[in-house]
Amino acid sequence: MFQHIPVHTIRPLTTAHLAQTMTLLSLTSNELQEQIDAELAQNPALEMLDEIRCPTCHRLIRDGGVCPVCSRPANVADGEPIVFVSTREIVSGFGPSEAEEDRDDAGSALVEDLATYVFRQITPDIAPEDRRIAAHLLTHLNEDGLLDVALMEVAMYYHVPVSRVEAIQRIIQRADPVGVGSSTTQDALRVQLEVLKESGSVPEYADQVIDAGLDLLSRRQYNELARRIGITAERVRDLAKFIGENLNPFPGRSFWGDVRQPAGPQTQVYYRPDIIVSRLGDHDDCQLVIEILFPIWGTLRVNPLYRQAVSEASSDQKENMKEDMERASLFVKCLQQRNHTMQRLMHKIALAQRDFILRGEKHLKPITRAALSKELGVHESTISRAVANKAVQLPNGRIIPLSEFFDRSLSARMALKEIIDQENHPFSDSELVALLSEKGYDVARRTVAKYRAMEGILPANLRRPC
DNA sequence: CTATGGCACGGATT
DNA sequence: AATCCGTGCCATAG
Repeated sequence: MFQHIPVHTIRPLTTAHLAQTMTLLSLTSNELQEQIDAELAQNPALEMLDEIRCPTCHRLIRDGGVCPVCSRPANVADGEPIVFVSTREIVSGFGPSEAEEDRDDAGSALVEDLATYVFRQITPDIAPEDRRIAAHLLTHLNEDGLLDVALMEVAMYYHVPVSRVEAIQRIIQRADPVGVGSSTTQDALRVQLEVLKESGSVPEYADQVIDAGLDLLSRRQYNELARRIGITAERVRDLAKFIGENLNPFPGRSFWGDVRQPAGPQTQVYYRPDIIVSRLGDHDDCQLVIEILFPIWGTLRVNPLYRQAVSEASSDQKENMKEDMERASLFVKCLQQRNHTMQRLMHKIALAQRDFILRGEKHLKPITRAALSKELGVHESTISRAVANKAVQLPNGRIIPLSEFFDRSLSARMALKEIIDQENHPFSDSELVALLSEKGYDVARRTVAKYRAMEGILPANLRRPC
């Protein structure tokens, strides 16, 4: 029932404490920021100091960002990763007010989540009173970059005519990943086509192909498609190639120009990372540095003035104020607890998946959350919550979901990909089974088919003759 | 007849 | 308790 928690971090071990730590643990840094803002707004006992202290060692940090001590500790054994909580902000919030450009000091690409990225582009084109609606739409993008709510619903929510929401959607759709915020993949493609038309020529009938049936297109039933539109199958084949090369049904995924239609899950670039992994030095045996991003610029604490005020307050007010103080200090402790757990978790992950982090997907070791929870002495659900919905930035700049560290089949899939990339003659699925088992991966024929689908690799008969 | 994709079941994982 | 994943069986396309 109760979980094992290191004693030094917390003293009063209440169920409220546990519950809140759990919730905080499952939040991404984005959400955490909101949560903290909300708590600050409603609890007068909580205050935020401008000075920044390292959340790990409590030393003062001069110009913000990374703690010089924790990020470069003197005596860490070789191979041990350095894990610490960082307060450096990656992206400023979502407000219509600012348009500031942060350059990352390391010079690596600025990363922000898709919604923010788009919002920044469209702000000038949208009337201030409509920005709320735009922001609302953008927060309901799914991971493919498509809209998850019905326009009608949004219109009703803000008491505005649907046409106005539609107009906003049109502006969003034309922003950088062209087609974002479309309601369907078909819509997304249509918009992309329109935009292409403005800057160059597109083949005739392309719109018809999209209108007539995407499902036919993705199943490659060109003959049927040709019959419906009334052109030759040959034309359809050309059009399909054009569409595959120039359009992207999932604007949120950044793999442009890849012919394979069902894009693999590996490339979602527009994510704001919750954790950043980098390497210290270039040697093979260099240390890994892991920053757990903490979205607060400042130090959170219980306001000492408030504490003093409590003792001087009249007895009927005292009750409420005391409660506020309890809440505030609980909140701070829970945040510490959360960060502490994240640190321990990332430490273990970094140890186990070092090869994966440095050398790529082939070296992912199949570890389970259950095993890790045992090692850390916490409940399985704790790990699950901590891992869910979080993104990690790897030393090579790629951003992946934290759950990818627990992907059981990734290395097998990479092996499969490798075989197929090097093949001279298309292997059938059953042949692939044999080849994979030589490499130590024992999977069923049916499973190979599934892996292929996941990676967006076509079946053998359609592979080579392209 | 062979190769593949769909559906559904069972066991593992969360 | 809910979900995910590998797998077997069967229908279908070539």
